[in-house]
Amino acid sequence: MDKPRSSDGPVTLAHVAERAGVSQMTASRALNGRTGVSAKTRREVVRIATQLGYRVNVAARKLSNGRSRIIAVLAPDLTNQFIGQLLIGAGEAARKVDYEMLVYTLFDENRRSHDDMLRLLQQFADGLIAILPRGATDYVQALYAASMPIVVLDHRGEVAALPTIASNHYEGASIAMRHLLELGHSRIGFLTGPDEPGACADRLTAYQHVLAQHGLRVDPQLISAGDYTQRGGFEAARRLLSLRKRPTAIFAVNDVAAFGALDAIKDAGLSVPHDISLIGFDDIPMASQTHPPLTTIRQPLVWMGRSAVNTLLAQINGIDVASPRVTLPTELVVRASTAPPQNGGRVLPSAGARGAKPSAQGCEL
Amino acid sequence: MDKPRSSDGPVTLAHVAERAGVSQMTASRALNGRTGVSAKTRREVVRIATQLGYRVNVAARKLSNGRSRIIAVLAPDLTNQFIGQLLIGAGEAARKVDYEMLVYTLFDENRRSHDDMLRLLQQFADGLIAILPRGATDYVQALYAASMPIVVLDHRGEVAALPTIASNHYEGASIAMRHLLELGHSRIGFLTGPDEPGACADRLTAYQHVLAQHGLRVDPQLISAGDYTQRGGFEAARRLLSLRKRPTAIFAVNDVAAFGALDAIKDAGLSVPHDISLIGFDDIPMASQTHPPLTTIRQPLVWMGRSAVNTLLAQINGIDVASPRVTLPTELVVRASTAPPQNGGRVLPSAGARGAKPSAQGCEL
DNA sequence: TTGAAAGCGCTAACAG
DNA sequence: CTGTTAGCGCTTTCAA
Repeated sequence: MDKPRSSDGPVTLAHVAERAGVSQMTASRALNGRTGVSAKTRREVVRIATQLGYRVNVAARKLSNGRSRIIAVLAPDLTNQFIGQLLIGAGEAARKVDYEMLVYTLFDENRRSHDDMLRLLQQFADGLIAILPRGATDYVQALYAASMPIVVLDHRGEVAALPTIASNHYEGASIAMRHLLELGHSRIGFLTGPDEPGACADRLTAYQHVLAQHGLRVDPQLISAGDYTQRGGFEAARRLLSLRKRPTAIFAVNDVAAFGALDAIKDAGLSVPHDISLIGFDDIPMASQTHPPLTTIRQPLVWMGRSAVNTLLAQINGIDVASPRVTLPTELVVRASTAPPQNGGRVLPSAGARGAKPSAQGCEL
Repeated sequence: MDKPRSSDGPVTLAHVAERAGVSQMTASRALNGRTGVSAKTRREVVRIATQLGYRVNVAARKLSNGRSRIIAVLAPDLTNQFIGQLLIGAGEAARKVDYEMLVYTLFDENRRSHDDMLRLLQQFADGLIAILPRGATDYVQALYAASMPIVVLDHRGEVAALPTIASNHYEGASIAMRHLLELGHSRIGFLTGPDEPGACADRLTAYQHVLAQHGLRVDPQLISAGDYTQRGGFEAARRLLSLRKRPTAIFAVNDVAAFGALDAIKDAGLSVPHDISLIGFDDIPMASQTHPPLTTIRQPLVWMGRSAVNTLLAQINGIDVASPRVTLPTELVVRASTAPPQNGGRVLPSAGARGAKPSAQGCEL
């Protein structure tokens, strides 16, 4: 009933040990689930610890042990839902095994040296999950040099030699294209992201391949350059809409660009999906909030976050990571922004959405 | 030229001291800018430390000293731009005084006790910035009970007795209303958030007051219930649009709801701002990305984050915080979603936007 | 101005 | 099964 810790600071292991009438070591062993303690002693120690509200001091343990049961996530940016979803998965997985997750944000402006930053993180975290920003080669260099367990969450391109979790952009984009083709579209526009190797390039390649595979011409006019932003998507879509023969469907490189496209299509007095079908990529939470809700390719972001933590923990615990690069599958999420084209168009054999689960739920959230 | 730390772990203070030919204490004093070291000795120690790439171990310092120069931010959610902006400001301010900022995310599901969590944070952070989630009274209780410096970033309601940074919702909403009135609107709809005391209620009150002050009737039909979400804003706006005499302007309780309203308006075949003016609240980054870009009330989110850190640092350094609650001003950001109503309407004396800076830039970003 | 000793809270390594 | 000793890297306190 009485508050355990009144005025004399946090309860330490010494307090617990004393109250339990055992040595600190025994108390430590008991509380950490180590062997070498009688069941009875262990029970008693745990009881006292609980009663006193004891909590191990992570700074002390890290200093003594090298372990804090904390993993750090290095995030380039905290203002987008994409990264938010990644963090949800990572946090969940960490908590499940009694680890804590802390997020450290990268800021561009007068940044301390990457190397310096990594050493700081190493001082209190047992391992690091790095969410890569676009094109940061020196940053990646620092990761290579760092002497702590690291897993890279790579939603853009490729990082060799470091354990990496990514999703299959080529496959995802292929699925999107097949979905549109099966609905009967043959004149499909593509809204690109920045022109650099990586996810965007993979998706564009898939767009071209699938078109070619179906004997359709790849019309350069139908590829409109954006930059992953809503405004970029808006402008790119507008260019597509002003074409003499405009597409009946648009595939946006990511959901945010698709939002811009949606704006542009509506502004042109057209309707989605009646006049134009629209499909995005990522399935961030907002994708289900637009009107009409966006059909999109889901990257398993939550799963990726979880997977990163599990791979990291394996590394921390000295288990050899079998595969240095885990590529997770994408999934078609059919909502209401895609439909057959107005004037029919040729229809492919199986008109159902391949492997589609028309649910708006998050990936095993 | 040669790498300073090759195989034998991080450089410690002992290494530096030895190389400099002084005691650890002298090295410590020199590096921490304490008095009691000759200028010459200090210079030498600093030189060696730099050369060796020494970096103080925060875990050790925290253990010894109680200080880590780390501040923790407790965030309810990392998937919204609102909180992202807050964090940008906080991170910037912390870095400026050589502190680091770490973010800890609150998850709803099977949460450890709040008390427990705060004690964890206290073990490595010197102070805490708590971004309040909606209606979490037990959480606030834990904050009261915590024995560490705390500042509350309260974007919703009121928390007495804890130093708090907030912005002025009533004032902001008043400015928004006056902007619409000055443009000539008199039939103005309001999209609410959840029905609870706090920010949303303040904004609604302002809506009603300003209307009354201008001799305009507050028509309950024009107040449409949403929930801060895009979908909620969509539905609420749709109800407004189906009114026999629909409003010429809509004031959404936040930007996200305004995005939904924009969807609804366009879907109804109407144009913003030609047929209907639309104004939001918050000025999250996406507000400038819609088409048309959203006129909105800017909460100084970055500034709020900065202010929270500074208040916290004052507390950490034992300086008495003068005011327990800092309320920061809001600002009208005129973009392209507001205009005079189509059929004129009565125009108020000064038709210019009050205190408006029609810039899309972030607040002193 | 400098240094030596002690200790922050914990655990590894070695006794008993 | 349990306890003792030593030490993680740093800073405080006290002495020179």
